[in-house]
Amino acid sequence: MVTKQLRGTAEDADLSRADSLAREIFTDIANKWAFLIIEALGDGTLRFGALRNEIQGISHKMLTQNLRMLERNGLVERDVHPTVPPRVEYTLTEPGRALRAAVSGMCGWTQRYLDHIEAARNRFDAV
Amino acid sequence: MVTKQLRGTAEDADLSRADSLAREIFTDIANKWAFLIIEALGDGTLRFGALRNEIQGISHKMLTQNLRMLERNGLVERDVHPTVPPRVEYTLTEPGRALRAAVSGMCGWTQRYLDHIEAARNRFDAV
DNA sequence: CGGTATCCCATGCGATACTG
DNA sequence: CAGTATCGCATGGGATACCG
Repeated sequence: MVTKQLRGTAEDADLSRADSLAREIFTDIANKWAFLIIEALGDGTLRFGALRNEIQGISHKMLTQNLRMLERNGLVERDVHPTVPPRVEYTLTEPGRALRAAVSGMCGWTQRYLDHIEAARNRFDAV
Repeated sequence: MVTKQLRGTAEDADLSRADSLAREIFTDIANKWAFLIIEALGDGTLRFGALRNEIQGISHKMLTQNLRMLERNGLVERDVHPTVPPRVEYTLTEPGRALRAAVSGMCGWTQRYLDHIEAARNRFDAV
């Protein structure tokens, strides 16, 4: 369970080590930009600039920041070709591709329920 | 595609209406607390306080805020029993349960790759 | 019990500018 | 081309207190 701690003793109110790590990973990865990057990379390899074009609206800063984070967690591989100008390519690793299944699920879900959600919003906001 | 806009004309640099709505939904839902709430609700029904207990570390404020957001998007149903003290129950709707599949996938993924990720982090941070 | 409001610090994120 | 650094506003999010 990610939602609650595994209590050891009654006074152990903290998360277990595994759970606190899981929570950290969730905090890192459960964010809009990370998902969009994973979805954009897909099975292929993209350069920094290509990613920036692919993901409409992402800023230079957010892209580097999230790529660094994904690299740190071992979800993307970063290949630097030491040429001038530099050429840096990003690819999903095996864990990254595994997560991509869930991310694609979310994307598909969004498409499927788009109208449904819009209707729910209108109903809610009407009050 | 959620990652890029569907260009109509050359000068249409904005997202299409459907894509901008999809992006909005992503922004709402791709967040740690929303996922933890969805996972905690599961197939059942939980009261506000029970949810708070289930999701270790969530504050009163974040719980209400995210529940309101999920209700607005039609992912959770909110049943108010007008008694004293009040009794408010939350349940996933059909779209909510559909999204839960992807969320559970993410949770499973986290468990499966926990060690792998920790190792990747240590390697990255060692530099 | 559950919701709302307020205060205040931490973080997200865009804009801009500089480097190799 | 890609990365880093800095600034500054906007939002996230905890703590506390008060209302039905």
